[in-house]
Amino acid sequence: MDIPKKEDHLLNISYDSVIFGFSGDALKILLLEYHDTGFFALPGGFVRKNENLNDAVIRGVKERTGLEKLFLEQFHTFGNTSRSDAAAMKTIIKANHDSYTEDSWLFDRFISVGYYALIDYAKVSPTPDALSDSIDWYAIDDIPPLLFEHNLIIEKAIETLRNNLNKKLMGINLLPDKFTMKALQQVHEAILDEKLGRTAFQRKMLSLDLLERHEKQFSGKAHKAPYLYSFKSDKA
Amino acid sequence: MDIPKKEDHLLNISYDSVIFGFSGDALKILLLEYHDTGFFALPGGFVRKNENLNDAVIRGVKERTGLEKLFLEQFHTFGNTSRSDAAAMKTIIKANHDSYTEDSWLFDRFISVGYYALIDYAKVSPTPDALSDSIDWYAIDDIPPLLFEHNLIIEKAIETLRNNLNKKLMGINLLPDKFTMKALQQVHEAILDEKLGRTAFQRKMLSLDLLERHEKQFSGKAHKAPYLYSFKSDKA
DNA sequence: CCAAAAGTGTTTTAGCTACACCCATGA
DNA sequence: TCATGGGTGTAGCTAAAACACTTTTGG
Repeated sequence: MDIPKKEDHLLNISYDSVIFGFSGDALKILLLEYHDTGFFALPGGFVRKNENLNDAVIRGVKERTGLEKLFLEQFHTFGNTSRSDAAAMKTIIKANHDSYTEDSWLFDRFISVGYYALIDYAKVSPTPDALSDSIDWYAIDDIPPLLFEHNLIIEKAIETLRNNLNKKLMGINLLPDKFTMKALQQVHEAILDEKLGRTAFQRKMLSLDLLERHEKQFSGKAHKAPYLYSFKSDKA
Repeated sequence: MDIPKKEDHLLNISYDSVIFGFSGDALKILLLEYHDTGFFALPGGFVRKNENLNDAVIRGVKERTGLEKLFLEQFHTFGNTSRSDAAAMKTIIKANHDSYTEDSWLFDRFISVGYYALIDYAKVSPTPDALSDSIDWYAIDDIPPLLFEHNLIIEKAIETLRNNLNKKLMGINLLPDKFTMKALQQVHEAILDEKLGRTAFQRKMLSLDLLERHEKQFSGKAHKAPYLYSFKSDKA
């Protein structure tokens, strides 16, 4: 990958994406580490001149995860001058490119639109881009210090996710198409960071009339097999 | 006012402000009409290079209303290519400036951050800027067609306002410091566009423990005088 | 004393919690 | 038949809505 070209993009505006996955016991997000800098950051990017903002984010998430269809929602736009850090940006570009110049548009101030995505952890193979050594999952209570106030952006993303959790049963986007009630409860508990009553949770979910019940899932264990559920497609 | 200068501002990014007031019977917003064009639009503006996004909006709202302190909240960022309209922008600039040129940065595409403000209608004297003939209040169910998808922005602002109404008793920002329970109820009814039960409303508001009761307000009418209330300052 | 509006008490209802119980499963 | 986890029934609690009643005000 080359450095994104100034003439192809909108200036002074970027996006950052908080990509959530659920790995069976914890809520995690994707972070990337830049080559030879020790810098961690959220995956982000820029908007092309003839591209919708939403499409730019979808494009960026697809490049990193391979996923075409995903749950994606904008949650806040970060516009403080303090969030820019030209020195860090210079270090990153310098570490990657011989063609380093002192006055790249990338060193300018950026206003950044925050998005969060909910994806099925199992479906993803994280792919680093040319600027980054690695892209990996980090549990949300174990996030390293990040560039550009990205820790703050993650805070706000989690807060928004918590507030919106009940609308439209968003948690199902973190699970496979069919899932047990217990798995759904674990997702809710990971997001809300609190234990929920088993029976109350089951009843509340069923009362929403958004879940369809399928065959049982036999685990081979010595207890009743749970039903599998899926999201009712006609309620989308 | 001159045309804002390119070298002072961030490019490709603007804000639009939906300024709400309550005039005793209806929820209204401020719209401006550009000179000699018949174009109506939301008051908006641009961000200076060393200015926080929030501060840019505060500055713009102050210029139009004279208000220094106000309730202001970002609600969504609009980034579709379809929302730009260079032709309209050219018409506006052409109608106002001899120094018209074909390639102003203002004709470029903009991503716009939407903010809404809640203000005390009585405290405001709307002031048109140099580009606009007038700035006036319009009831929210009587909004003319606007430029740049601004009708959509207003829809989204009202939707956000409805969803957030219960948090922090936001409605009080539309009223004077002291107000009757009936006035507060009218504000809520105007925002939600539905009638609320009088006694249920009173009890719910008082149960929040956010209102302080003051002296009665005698209207001269032949009925019990209502108490005046104010927002408890220690709960801010 | 009357009418109108404000404030409060009371009854009813709906939703939620907690607990208990039963069911299914494989050892 | 036992232990384990899943599903549901039921009693009790709490918050909210509906209605009625009382209070205050000026004619």
